[in-house]
Amino acid sequence: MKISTKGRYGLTIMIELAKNYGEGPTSLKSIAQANDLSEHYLEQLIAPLRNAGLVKSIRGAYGGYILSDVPSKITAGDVIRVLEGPITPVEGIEDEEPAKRELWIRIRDAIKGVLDNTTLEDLANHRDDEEVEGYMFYI
Amino acid sequence: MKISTKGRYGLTIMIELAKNYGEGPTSLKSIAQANDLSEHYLEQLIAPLRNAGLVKSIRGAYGGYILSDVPSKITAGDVIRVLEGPITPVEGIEDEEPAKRELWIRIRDAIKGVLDNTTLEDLANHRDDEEVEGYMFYI
DNA sequence: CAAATGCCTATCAAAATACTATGAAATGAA
DNA sequence: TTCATTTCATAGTATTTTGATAGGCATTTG
Repeated sequence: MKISTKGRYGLTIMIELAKNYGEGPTSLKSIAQANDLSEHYLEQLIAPLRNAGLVKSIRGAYGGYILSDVPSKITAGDVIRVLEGPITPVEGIEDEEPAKRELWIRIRDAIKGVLDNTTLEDLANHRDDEEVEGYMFYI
Repeated sequence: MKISTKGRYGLTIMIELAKNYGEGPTSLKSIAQANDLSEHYLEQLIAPLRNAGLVKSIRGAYGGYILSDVPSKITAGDVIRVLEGPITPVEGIEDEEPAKRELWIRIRDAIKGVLDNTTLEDLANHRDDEEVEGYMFYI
């Protein structure tokens, strides 16, 4: 029931690229340093994002990565699906007994509703005073 | 981003107990056979459910397990929390940068909304013709 | 050419997952 | 009382996933 560091760090990368959108390429090194992450590990995460066409790379000195599209056109769901696989609380929903299948579908759709309606623009322009309240409790 | 067999089989057990509620104890053996699961494995899953007070056990021949409360008072969230831990898409939401923190909170609350509003009664009495439509697509 | 950067492959330790194995303890029925 | 049934407890284990680390080649800029 968890999103691993793949999805989390992948989102971190994409949010940084969104912040720098229109200002030329951003190197993984700078993202790794700014977020205290392993550059080598981020390389492994951005490879699938590049293969999926979400980012473009520019090789060589002063190279780096840029988003393939405007931040408002790329969603958190796009990123998570590439790095974590299909959004679903269980493998093979179809094989489940109907009562449970319906439960998994409801959960899946709830998660999809959030991820597919949150864009990189939303995340990059987040205003910290718009915080959700009471997030600490009733886990 | 997945619920493991712990949570899934745990729910299976609890739904079976809900179906038999009021009719004496149900053995794990019968649940394991009916669902083609390892009885030994189910034993390991029901131990935390017993410790959490969700089920009561009756030892010895013709023993088994019964729900500690009526099926309408136990939710899927109760079961999942015991077997999978707190409902949250990431560990340590508080430590995340605000934009991502808010995303995780929205996902968490969406999942909680489903799990805490689905009771064992709902699951045990599920009518298969009330199925959600279009669940196959747009994963 | 040198430095910076992306690209590629391999390796690996730790944790989680999904069981399996063994046997003791309790209980009801014969 | 004896036996089958069932829970209870602990340990072991194979496989996969996670979260990296290492080394080096390829490309581009200054």
